[in-house]
Amino acid sequence: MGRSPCCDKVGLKKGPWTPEEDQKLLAYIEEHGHGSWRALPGKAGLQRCGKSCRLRWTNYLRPDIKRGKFSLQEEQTIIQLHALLGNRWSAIATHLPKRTDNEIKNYWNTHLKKRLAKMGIDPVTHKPRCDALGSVDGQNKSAANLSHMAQWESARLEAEARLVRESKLRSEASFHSQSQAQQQLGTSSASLLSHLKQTTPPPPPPPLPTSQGSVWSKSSNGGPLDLESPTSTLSFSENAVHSVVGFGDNSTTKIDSSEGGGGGGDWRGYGNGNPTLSTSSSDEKEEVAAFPTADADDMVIFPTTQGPWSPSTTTAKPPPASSSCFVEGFTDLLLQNSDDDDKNNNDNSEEEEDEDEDEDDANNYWNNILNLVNSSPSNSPLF
DNA sequence: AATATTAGCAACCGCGACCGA
DNA sequence: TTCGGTCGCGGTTGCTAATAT
Repeated sequence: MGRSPCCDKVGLKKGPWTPEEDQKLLAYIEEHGHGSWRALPGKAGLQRCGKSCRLRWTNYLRPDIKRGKFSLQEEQTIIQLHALLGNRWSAIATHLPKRTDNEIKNYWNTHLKKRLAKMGIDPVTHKPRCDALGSVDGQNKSAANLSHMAQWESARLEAEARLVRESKLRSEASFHSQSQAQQQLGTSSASLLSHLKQTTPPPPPPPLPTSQGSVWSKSSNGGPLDLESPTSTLSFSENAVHSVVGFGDNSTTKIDSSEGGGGGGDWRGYGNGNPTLSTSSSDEKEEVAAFPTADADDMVIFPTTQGPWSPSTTTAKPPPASSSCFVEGFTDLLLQNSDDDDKNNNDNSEEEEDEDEDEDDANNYWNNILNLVNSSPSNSPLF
């Protein structure tokens, strides 16, 4: 089928939005919702195409957008998720509440990518460039590791999205009244979360102990709602029931066995995307690695496209602890090198103090990388 | 002070996926 | 099943501000 033009471009304005246009769009959406983007410009009295309106709203006017400097935690999350997901900005944005995919994309292209390149790390593969260190066995391992984890994550995200959609369809009617009430409390995502708990029988918990409840617990001010990204097709909070998260600073990855694994041994191999989320501090005992040990035979490499995710569709076990440790340490090391950029930012003195301390560590970056890689077990299914 | 270069970011473009008729 | 409409995503462009020369 041919692609239809997004709009009749004759007479439509392009380029930067004026405050008046912003006001019109804002007022209209606040009163009516956006509805059909295609029809919106006419109704709102804007000489713009619907696409432009949607973009303006999504990336700029939306009231739940957080603007300004990215925190270290956010940077860390972006790097981690990019290592796993690649340029899937919308998926990354899902885990960075109040940040748009466009903003994340821009930040990556203007800051993080350069930083990695400066460090001799390929921003695409997140592995050291060959010309930087030469060929090292561990590098091959890390490349394979990241590649496999990306496959895991890609498949899992798709499955989660599918699961959420199906759950929504199954019980939308019965859910409606409850959802409305809870949305009034500003916890629409929480309602969906509880809804999923009600309608989706929890599969057996992952075969891991846990020392703490879900890491994706409510933030102090917003709860799961904060995790939503309206621009994303995958509402993260909807999946938080069975999340395993956290390899941010001072956090370790865990599985929330109390909530069960909605995705069938579901796990999350990526970071704590929200600085406001509760994280497990490094001094906590009994912290559990995200990925239980698995033999190579148990590892299933997912195709990029696949059918519905269910416990029966895969016998895969999550990657071993060493893998998460690798990524965790890898990203932490990356962030140690964020000093260069952050030195120019004086609005966060506390962070800068820590960064100064980390500066020396950055000098040992490559040694640490190699140590991490070499410490990974050779029988890891990811290697 | 003037000019050139670079960085940052908002917005556009094209494609593919989804959905309903 | 096909087709057209719509939407969202990711890549890219182009403008503006900041910095360097």
